Amino acid sequence: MGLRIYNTLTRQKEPFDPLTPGQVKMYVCGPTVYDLCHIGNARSVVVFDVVARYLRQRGYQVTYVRNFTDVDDKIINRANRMKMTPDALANRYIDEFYTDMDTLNVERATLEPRATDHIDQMCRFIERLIEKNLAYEVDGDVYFAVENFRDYGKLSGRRLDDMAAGARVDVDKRKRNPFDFSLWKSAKPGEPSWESPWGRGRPGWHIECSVMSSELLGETFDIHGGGKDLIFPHHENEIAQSEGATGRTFARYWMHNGYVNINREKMSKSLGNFTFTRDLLARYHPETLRLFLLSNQYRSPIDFSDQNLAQAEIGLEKVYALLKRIDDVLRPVPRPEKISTGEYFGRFCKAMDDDFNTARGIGILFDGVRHANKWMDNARESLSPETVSLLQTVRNDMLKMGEILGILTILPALFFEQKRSRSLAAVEIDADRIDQLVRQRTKARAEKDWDAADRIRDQLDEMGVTVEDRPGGAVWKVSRNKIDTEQA
RNA sequence: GGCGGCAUAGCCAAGUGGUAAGGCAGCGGUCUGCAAAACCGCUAUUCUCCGGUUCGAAUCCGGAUGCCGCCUCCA
Repeated sequence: MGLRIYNTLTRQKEPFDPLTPGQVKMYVCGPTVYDLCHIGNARSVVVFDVVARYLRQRGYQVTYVRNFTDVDDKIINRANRMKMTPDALANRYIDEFYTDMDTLNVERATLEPRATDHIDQMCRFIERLIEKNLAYEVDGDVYFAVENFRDYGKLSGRRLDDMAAGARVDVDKRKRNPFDFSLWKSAKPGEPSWESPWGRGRPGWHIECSVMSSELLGETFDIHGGGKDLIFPHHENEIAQSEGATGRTFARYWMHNGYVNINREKMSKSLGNFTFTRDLLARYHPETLRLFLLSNQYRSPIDFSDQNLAQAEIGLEKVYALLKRIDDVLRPVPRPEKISTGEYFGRFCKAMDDDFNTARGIGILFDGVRHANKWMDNARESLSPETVSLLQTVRNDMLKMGEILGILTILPALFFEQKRSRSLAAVEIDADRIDQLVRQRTKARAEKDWDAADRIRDQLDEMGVTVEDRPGGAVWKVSRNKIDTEQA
C-alpha cells in the first residue's frame, strides 16, 4: 500500500496521489516574524520538515514553499515599542528563526517568500475578487464577502448561521457580515503602507498565502499545511479567496499538526505559558528536541515537560551508544561498496506511509537497537560474516531513518564528546582531575586492590561521575542525576 | 451556545474488527572482583464507564463521565 495522508478537508486518511505524477507541491504557513519562536512553533516546522524529507525519500520531486509573514499588527506594535522599523524587526526575527531552525537541523524550504515582496500581486488578486463580487471596498478598506462564497466553512466544518450565534466578533458596521475579513487595510499614520487601487494601505493576513501559493505553485497544488489553530479562520479564508477567485480546487490535501501542550493546556504566546526554542536548545541536544517533537503522531497533542524531554534524551543516547558500539566492532571490517536497506527501514517506511507515523517509526528504530545489541552480545569473541552483514545493514537502516527524522546526523564519538563538554560545563567538573582519578583506579584494579578502586569510584560518584569498565578500558561520563540537580 | 478531538500499564506512547509495538521507571537473572553498560525474563487476562452490532471489538454504533481545542491574534 502506498502513502496515505489524513486530509482535514475530508476528515479521513486518503491515498496520496499528487496532481503531477512524481512531483509534490506543498505550501506551509510559516512564522509571523515579531518574536523568537517557541517550541510549539518549532513543532510545526519540524513536522513539515520531516514530511518533505520523507516525500523526497519516497522519490518525489518536492517543491516546498514556506512563507514569512513580515507585515502585520503584531510586528508594527512591537517595532514601535522597540523603536525600530517594522522592516528591521522582521529582518531581525527572520535571522533568529534561521538561527534556531538551523540548529534544529531543519532544511530550508525550496522557496521562502516574504509577504512584502508580493504586494502588487496581492492587489491584482483582490481586484479579481472585487470583479467577481466576492469583495467590496469601504473607505479604502477591502473586505471579503463570505456570504457570496458558497463553500465558506467547508474546511472547519462550520456554517455561518451557527457561528453567528455565540461568536464574539467585532461589530464593524461597515462589514456586510461580521465574518467578512480584511483583504486590504487603509494606512494609519506611522504604519508601513503601499500604493493600491484603494489608496495607501497594507494587505490583510490571509491574502498573502493565497497569492504566494498560486504564484509559486499554481492555482491548484497538493499539500497545504500548518498548525491546527490555522484551520479557522486562516485556512478557511484562504480557500474562500483562492477558490473564489479561480473557481478551482485550491489545496488538495490539508494537513494540520497538533499543539505542544504544557500542563495539558495549549502553549501559546497569548497564554504566556510558552518556552522559547532557544532556551531549550541551551539545555538539550537539538536532536533530543527533534526526537521529542516526533515521538507523538503529528496530529496528536504532545505534552511538554522536562520529564518527557529527559526521556527523549536518554533514548537518543541509547541509539548513539549502539551506533558507536557497531562502529567499534566493525572498525576492522572493510566497508562494503553498497549496502541495501533491510527489515527495519522497510518497517519504518510502512509506518511513515501511514500518515507520517513517526511515533511508530521511532519504536521500530528502538527495536533495531535492541536486536543489534543482542547480536553483538551473542557474538562475543568473533563475528560471523552473517552478523557483520546484519550489523552493516541495521546501521545503514538506522542512519536512513535518521536522515528522515533529522537525527543521528553526527558521528557517535562526536555526539558523546559534545555531550560530555555540555555536561561538564553544566556541573563545573574538571576533566583532567577525573582522568587522573580514573587512571589511579585502573592501576588499583590491575593490582587487584579492590578497596582502593572502589574508594575512588565512590569519590567519582560523589562528584557526579560514573565509570564503566569496558573491554577496551575504563570510560566515564557525567551522571544524569548530577546534571538534573545542578540545573534545578 | 455551535463545531471538533482525546481517554491504552507507575509515566510517555503505537495500535481503526482477529486477540495489547516501542521507550522511561521498577523488580529478578546473565555478564562483572563488585559495579556500570548491554542482553534476557517479569510488570495492562485488558484498553474511562454502561449498553449494542459481530463467530470475534481497544478498534464499529449509541449513551454517560472526564479532559482538551476551535469559534478572537496564534504553529
